[in-house]
Amino acid sequence: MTYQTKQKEMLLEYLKASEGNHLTAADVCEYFKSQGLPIGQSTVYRRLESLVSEGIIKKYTIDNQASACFEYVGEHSHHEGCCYHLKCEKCGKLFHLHCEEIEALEDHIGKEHEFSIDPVRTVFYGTCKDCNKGGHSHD
Amino acid sequence: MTYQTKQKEMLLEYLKASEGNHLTAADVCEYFKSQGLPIGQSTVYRRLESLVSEGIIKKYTIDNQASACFEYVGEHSHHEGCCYHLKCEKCGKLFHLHCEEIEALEDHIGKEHEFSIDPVRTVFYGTCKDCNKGGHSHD
DNA sequence: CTATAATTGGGAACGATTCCCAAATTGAGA
DNA sequence: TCTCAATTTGGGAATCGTTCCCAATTATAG
Repeated sequence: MTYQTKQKEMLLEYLKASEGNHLTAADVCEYFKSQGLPIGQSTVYRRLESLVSEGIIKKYTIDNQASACFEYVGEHSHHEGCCYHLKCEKCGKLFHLHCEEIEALEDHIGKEHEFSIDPVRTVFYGTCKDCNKGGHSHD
Repeated sequence: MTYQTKQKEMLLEYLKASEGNHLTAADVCEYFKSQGLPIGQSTVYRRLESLVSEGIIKKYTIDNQASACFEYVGEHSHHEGCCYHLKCEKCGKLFHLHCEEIEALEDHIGKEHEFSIDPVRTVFYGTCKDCNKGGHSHD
């Protein structure tokens, strides 16, 4: 049996409100602490992990980043090609990309090369618009 | 100025000989220790990291595995329609993919989404042919 | 309200990686 | 060849993210 607690509730609410962002466990802890409503880190990790296995949030690890990121996907995650990630190697920013052409490619690779791509895990590395302009870089 | 040392030499030689495998820093340390030619772990991490930035090896983080994997790719990367990499999350194998459609996508993302992809760094994660067959569920 | 099963949270434990710095090694020049 | 400064090494401590342990707390049923 599962009990409903305010920690569970607050956490889910926060994640839902942060839809579109990628948060680390530390971000989550920090947020609640800053609100004066700290949630123990054990609890944060535990809840995050179970939400992942319930399919409510996604967990992914971006290369050369130490900690895992979590992202709310909710219950509407049934239509494929959720979204890909673009990571700028210069400024370090992470972008979300919804693009039919990638989905077509995913299909092509699945059929012609017999490899099923995992969109959540795959990250395209490169250089973003701003950094391409010969702009400055920051981390 | 850089000095040539036998640690650098042995390490590169070993990595080159292991082309196609994915090795963790611990694997590398263990290998040299087992050969009676131990290399300090600080050195292993340091060398590995610089070889990555020279583009001679690649660094990956597989699935929910704690430690990073390294793999020799050599010096052939920077020119011509170089190949992309597909990494199977189940068996860990790395596949090379020569595919015009990806190049077209690269072009599309460059033009339409204003992001220039770096083919050398980008890795598609997913499930390979073999693991798909023998494997289990699927959504 | 009570009993008890689930949940929480602090801190210790852990594994991977980075940092620090003294000792060893390299390579250039005398 | 020998000397010396700059570079590299390696052992161990420190750090970081995450998991584990377990006593205290909380949620729900009766």
